[in-house]
Amino acid sequence: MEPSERADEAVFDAVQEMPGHLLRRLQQIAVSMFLAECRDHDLTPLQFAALAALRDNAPVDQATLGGLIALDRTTIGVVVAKLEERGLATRTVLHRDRRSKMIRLTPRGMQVLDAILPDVEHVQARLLEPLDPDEQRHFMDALRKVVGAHNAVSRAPLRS
Amino acid sequence: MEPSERADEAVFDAVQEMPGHLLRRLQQIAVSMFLAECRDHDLTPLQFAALAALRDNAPVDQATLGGLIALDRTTIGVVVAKLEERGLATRTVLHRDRRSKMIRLTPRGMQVLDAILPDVEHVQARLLEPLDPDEQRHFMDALRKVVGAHNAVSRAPLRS
DNA sequence: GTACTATGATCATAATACTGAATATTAGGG
DNA sequence: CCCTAATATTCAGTATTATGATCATAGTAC
Repeated sequence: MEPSERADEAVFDAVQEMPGHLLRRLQQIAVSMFLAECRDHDLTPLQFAALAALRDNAPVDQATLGGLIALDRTTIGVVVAKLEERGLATRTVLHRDRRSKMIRLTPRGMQVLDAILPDVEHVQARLLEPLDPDEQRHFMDALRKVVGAHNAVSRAPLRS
Repeated sequence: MEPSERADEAVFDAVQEMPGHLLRRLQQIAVSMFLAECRDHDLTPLQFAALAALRDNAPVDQATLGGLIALDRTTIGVVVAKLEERGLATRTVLHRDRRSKMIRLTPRGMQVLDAILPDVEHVQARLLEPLDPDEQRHFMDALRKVVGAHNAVSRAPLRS
């Protein structure tokens, strides 16, 4: 049977079941839930991740910071520019290497991070709530395994 | 212990383990693998999904098509415009309701869809390859369960 | 010291994803 | 028939995510 002669709905049904498609939808949902829950703090998921990475690793240059949360050079540049604009981080050029800009959290950045953390943890828990504890563990294990195995394939691999 | 007094690395380590963060990275990886594998066909994941949905449901108006693959009105508009520009789909205004534009696949759109399908199926299989068959089943079950439970939360819920 | 290479950041461009506002059209109530 | 509500699309604006190109700077080879 040729692909074009399949029964009605067969192709579309297959797409609905594809991991890539479900993954996109869940990512869509996760971002939506994050933004709703953290509305008061006015931080996007990426801005939050960057703040958290900065808290434990500052000072770092942009490229390294991007590697810590798996963002390519351009994207991390946009995120950090936004953080700087809002007074949550600073960028300072190094004397010894004037190509690099070292990123640091401001006191205000620390405050915002501390304030948003409980809400972030809450929304993460809510995301997996439809699964029972056992399923949650297996799901997270699988997620870690697949991400770890394919890390190098990503355009912006995690670098630790 | 106050949040700001946690041990070094604790916040950042927690972020790395959050489902939202891992989900974003896996989505990143899935798109990257899709584009690499399907490079010859020059289709993005969304363009492919729209073609597949059209194949089994055309003619449909834009809003309905968006509902079929969980895209909001604006995004589906951009995707369909791109498909039309490339001669893979047509938009025609209905006589009876001139607000709606009915979308249809062109013969060329059918061809491209048939040509890309084996590659898409291959890349989906490769994505889950790090998991053994049992783990793959459980992962997909969990994915379906979580997406299904949160569908209404999404800004662009699936409408069947 | 000059040339080559590597690195860090930025710019232009594009696709994905959403909100809120505007526009056009249809349908229903009076 | 007119006003209003609902619907379909588009537009403007923002954020996420990437590529390729460019620019400045640094390090190395000769």
